[in-house]
Amino acid sequence: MQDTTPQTSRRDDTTRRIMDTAAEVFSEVGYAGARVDAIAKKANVNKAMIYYHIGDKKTLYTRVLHEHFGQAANRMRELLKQAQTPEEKIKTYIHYINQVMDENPSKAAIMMREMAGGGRSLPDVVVEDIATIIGSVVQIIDEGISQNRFHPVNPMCVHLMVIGALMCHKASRPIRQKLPHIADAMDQMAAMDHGDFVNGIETLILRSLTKQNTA
Amino acid sequence: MQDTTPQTSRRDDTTRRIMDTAAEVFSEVGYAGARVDAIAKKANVNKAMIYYHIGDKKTLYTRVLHEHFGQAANRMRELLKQAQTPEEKIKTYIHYINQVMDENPSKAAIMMREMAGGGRSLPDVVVEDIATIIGSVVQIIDEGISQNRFHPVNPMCVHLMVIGALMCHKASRPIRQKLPHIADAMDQMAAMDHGDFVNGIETLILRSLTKQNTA
Amino acid sequence: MQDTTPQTSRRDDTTRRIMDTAAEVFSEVGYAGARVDAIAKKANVNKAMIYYHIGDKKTLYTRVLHEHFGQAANRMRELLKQAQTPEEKIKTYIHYINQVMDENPSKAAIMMREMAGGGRSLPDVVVEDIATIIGSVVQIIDEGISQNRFHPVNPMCVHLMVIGALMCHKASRPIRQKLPHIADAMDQMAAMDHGDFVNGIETLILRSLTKQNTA
Amino acid sequence: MQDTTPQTSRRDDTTRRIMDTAAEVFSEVGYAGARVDAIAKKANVNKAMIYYHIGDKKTLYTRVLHEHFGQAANRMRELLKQAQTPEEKIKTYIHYINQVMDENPSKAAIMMREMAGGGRSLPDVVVEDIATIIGSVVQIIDEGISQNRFHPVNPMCVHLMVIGALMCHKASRPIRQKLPHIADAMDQMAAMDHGDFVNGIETLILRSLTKQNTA
DNA sequence: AATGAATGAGGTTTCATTCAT
DNA sequence: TATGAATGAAACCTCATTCAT
Repeated sequence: MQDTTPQTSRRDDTTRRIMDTAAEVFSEVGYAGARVDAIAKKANVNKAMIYYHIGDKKTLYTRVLHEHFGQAANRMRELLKQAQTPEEKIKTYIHYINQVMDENPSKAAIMMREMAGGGRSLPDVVVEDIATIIGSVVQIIDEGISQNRFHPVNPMCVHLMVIGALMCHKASRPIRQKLPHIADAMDQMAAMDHGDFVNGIETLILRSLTKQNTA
Repeated sequence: MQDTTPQTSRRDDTTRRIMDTAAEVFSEVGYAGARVDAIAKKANVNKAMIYYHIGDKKTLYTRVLHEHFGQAANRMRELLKQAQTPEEKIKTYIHYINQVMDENPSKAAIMMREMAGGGRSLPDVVVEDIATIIGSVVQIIDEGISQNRFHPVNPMCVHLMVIGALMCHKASRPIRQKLPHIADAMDQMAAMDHGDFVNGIETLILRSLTKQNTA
Repeated sequence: MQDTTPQTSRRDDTTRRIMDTAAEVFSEVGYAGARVDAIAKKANVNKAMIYYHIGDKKTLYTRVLHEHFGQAANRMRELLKQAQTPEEKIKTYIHYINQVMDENPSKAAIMMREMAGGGRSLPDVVVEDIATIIGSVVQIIDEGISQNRFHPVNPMCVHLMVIGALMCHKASRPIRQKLPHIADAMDQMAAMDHGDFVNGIETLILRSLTKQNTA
Repeated sequence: MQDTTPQTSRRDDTTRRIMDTAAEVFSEVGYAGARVDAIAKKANVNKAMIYYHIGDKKTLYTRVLHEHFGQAANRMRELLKQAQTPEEKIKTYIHYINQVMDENPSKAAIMMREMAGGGRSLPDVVVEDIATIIGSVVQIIDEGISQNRFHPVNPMCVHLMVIGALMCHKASRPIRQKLPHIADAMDQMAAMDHGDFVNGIETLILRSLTKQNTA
């Protein structure tokens, strides 16, 4: 009688290692820059196994993207339900985006590359995920406007400011560390790296949105 | 009597075609995705000419980056001198960034890729250019704060919001066109593409910065 | 029950074919003249296999040289132990050098090329091998001199005369066949090709070394 | 009226620089390793001029070889006439070969490469030159034998010993300098580099040839 | 006679993918 | 499932040669 307890099978384990490593590598050097050889070696997996378990490079990339962005969208919708006011929802939105990028920096990098490439290689399923997220933002802001709490604004501006700032911030850490010149003139930056950046964004966004500055 | 009109020499002409095409291609598919063959063919230039006039692929990339970011930084510093108040300077800054990206969309894409890669392959000379730009922002905001016209804020937040939003907006046009779902629900977006986005950003940024909401 | 006979693995087989063919080709046309394509085709091996199993062209060359000269040096030291008098040792030395070159004419050619290039591309490990051989000669002659059997001579002269003559003889066969003019006037040369040349060298060298011409 | 004094014309000067540089480069890296670009640059001559004045790479190589070996053969025949006894002629022969190689080390290197390649690319005219030289040696030794002053020996052995030793010695200087191990154990080598080597060869060759060791 | 740019073939190396075991 | 070897199509780069001026 076979042991069928839900301990991860070897297959699952191998697949997981491949997916995780692939995410890492793709985020570091992009799709074109990634080498299947490198992913296999870094994942401690025989290269042929990638083809056996998952498929070719393109498929691997798609699966990585889908896995990453698939949940994020839904998870956010649920979180937003627990918030009451539009202001709270905006906060939830900003912090969730931030948290996702913090937990898995690959996402920021991959997303930036995809945008840089105009989304040419984004599978449709991922486009849907993004649409879901943007839809949520539109909803929040519409709500705020109709409640007369928000200025009328273009939700896309808000979304791209948040997404853009957070993505750039995560992704540009290595660059910023190359800039001691400015770091000196800007002591805030020292404290900023560990979470204060989000709060800065939150403050700025809310101030730009809300009608009365009661915060 | 020799004709000494400043007609571009054959060398200059070829080099220019190479550089321009390279910028285009790199921005479309990134460094790793770019093919020297493709650049040569698109530039109507024999492949060997790239090596003859410029050097290997890496050098070509570096030269493209340097050419692009080198001037932008200086040009902006000059423009800022012509503005008086911190508010005006912020506007100048936002619109100049926007203009640069509009005139040459490659820049947005290349920059995003570089950030996604953590600037690993940014030549130092370009890092300097970026530092110059950030330095300008820091100066503007410091000025605004000390004149008691701006809330105390982290300049990096402002910079990354502006840069991030504009970059993402330019770069993501193809993606957005893939999203008819939302486009329907969000008619603002239609009008937005032609210049209104920048104004949206300008409004939001200024509102988040300035102390009295007299706008 | 597994078959564990020492049958050469596929890897070993491929590697061997590559090494042997490379030795041949390098000796025929030199390092610069050799084409990786040609080696691969002649070895009946996919070109990429050379890079997979061995490395780049330079590495291949180094490995070929090392393999060839590595053993020769050690083998000779052992042979010399079995000889008693200095005279016998000189004979052993000459005949071993001759035999090595006969068994594998590539060695003569490669060595000549390397010397022609001043050993610029000789890996250190091979330089060591050569040093070992020269060291042996020095030892033999020192012994002969101290036993008052040899004239005091510069061992390097002896070594280069032997090596030079044998190398040139092996390598120049094709040239000599282009010289029917002389071949006529020199009927000895006809008989010489098959082994008599070494004996000629042996006689001359011994006569020039030994004090009493009892031979 | 034009000045037709035999001052070297510009054409001759350019051609000369090309030929000399080519000889140098070919001897250093061989035919296949030589780059027309490199020769042109080193000769301070526009690359196209090589094709204009001389022809393609192969032709350049042939002309270099021919120039070098053409005279040597004839010059030696004349020198030999001035010597009386076979012993003196052998000395003349050895020292002339040595002198030629000393004055122009390229010759040694080129010759070794050619031999290594089996003379495949030796133009016939050069083969003739070599034949002439060998012919001279044959004559000397025949004379010595018939006068009962020399042992009967194979002239080719003698020739290859002399040529081989001298060529190797000239060409291998760089290698030998890489061998401090032996240099220590062999202090003779220090003094040897400046001319003593030839004398060593001369002594050894004569001792191996002459019947009574009265020298 | 001289120059710098251009050309195209071919050289070395890499890489996604597949096969045999 | 897993492995190491194999494959072939490019990719990057070089070089002998020629052309326009």
